[in-house]
Amino acid sequence: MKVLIVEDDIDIRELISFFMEKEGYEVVEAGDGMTGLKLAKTYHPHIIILDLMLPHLDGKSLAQMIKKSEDKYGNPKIIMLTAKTDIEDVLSGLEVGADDYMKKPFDPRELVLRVKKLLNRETKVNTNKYTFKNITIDTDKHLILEDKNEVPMSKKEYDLLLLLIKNKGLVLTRDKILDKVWQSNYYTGDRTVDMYISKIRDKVKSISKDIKTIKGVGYKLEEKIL
Amino acid sequence: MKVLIVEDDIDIRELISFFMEKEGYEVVEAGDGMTGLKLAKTYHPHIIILDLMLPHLDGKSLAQMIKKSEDKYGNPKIIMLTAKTDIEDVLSGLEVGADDYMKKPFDPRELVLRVKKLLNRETKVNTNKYTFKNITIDTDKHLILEDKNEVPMSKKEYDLLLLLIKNKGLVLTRDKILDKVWQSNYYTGDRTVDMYISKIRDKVKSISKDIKTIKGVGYKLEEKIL
DNA sequence: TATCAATGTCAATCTAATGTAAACAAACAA
DNA sequence: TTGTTTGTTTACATTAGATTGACATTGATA
Repeated sequence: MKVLIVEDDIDIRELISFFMEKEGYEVVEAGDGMTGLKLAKTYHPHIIILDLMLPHLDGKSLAQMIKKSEDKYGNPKIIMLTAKTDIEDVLSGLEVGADDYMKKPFDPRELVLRVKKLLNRETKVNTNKYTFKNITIDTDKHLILEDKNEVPMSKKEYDLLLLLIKNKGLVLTRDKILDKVWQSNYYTGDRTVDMYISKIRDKVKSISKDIKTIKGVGYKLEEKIL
Repeated sequence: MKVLIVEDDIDIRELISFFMEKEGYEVVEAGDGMTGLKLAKTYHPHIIILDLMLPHLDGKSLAQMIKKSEDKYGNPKIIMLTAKTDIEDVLSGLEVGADDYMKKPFDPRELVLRVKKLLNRETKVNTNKYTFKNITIDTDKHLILEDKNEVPMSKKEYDLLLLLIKNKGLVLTRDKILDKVWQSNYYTGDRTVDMYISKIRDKVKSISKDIKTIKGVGYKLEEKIL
């Protein structure tokens, strides 16, 4: 997602930029209205954070122009910033087509939330992922990926691999594995764990050699320190 | 358009009410959280103006409840009001699902504008459609379309399919499904969910193979990663 | 290198989770 | 009321996958 910041105060611009980039947005900045307009035309941002008072071309006119012929600018959302306490400015700003506005001084976290809301992205970034080398486990999707390919796994296989990756670098005794993947103190023949390790090595070839057997103890997923 | 005002300060309530009625909105008022909740259920307002600090049931919890089971309350938009200067409250309010908020003291004309903006956005853009492949669910019309053909569904079937599509790509455990589609902690035989999955697969043939069973875990609507 | 316990793995067996028809119950409409 | 739709449970079939025994292989140790 692309954000254009049009703001003449360089400190505020950088502050906003910092917070937006932290959220993973791609940021472009402009210090005055004319530059802002040009960038809006060429860059087609998803959202414009726009100061009301600007050199050369004020924010209100800019918003008006952009909202009037949206296609030219790729239909960006606009959040207006204003230092003015005068409510009339705010009102006319919203009427002109700004989608939201904030009064200075503002909390950048709040700005981030409002941006998210406008782009109607989920506020909670949910994808709990665990990785080891080229293997990724996405627990929300219940997917195991080797590079970009899904590796189908049964529940126990999945649980065991997840356990290994969550504890990469650490030795896991069979007892511990049984405790976590199977029910605690559930007894199953002592070849079961080995069996599953074998299956996993077979299915996820690229890390089969990283699953080390520690004879007499258990298994571990070896983290190579390069 | 119907507005519900939940605010314990009678002066503020009347102030808002006055401005809203002047704009032609139909207004209902509540002086505390519990009353607000009841009115939301029976009155199905288009928008709720909600004070954060309320007797009996605080605004944040109220917003959470309403946003969690939207159908019950007719999907109202929520504008939060807060006298608190504490930014954390505001942030968590927005995260909980409020669509906008305003700090007290506020200019009622600004509130009117924000209300208009929220309601316009809803009517203009069809945010109430969910799609997966050739399936579209229009929550406004309560319709499920397979290509251009309506697929008749019972309420539970509809809710379950909607849940799947809203969470396409993600695994849903039976527990989670029961929690969302049935009431939380309502107990029903543990084959009920399976039964409905079966019914949906039967009714909506074109995606029956996309509804994946994850043995020992739950179900998911598989997004193909091409 | 010979020994033997520990581990690897195949394949047969068994189990538990799921699919689904059909019975049953409850809600709803006529 | 009666008939119809929707929701829930039961029962049984089916199948994925969990388990286990048998045997092969490995590697540490004497």
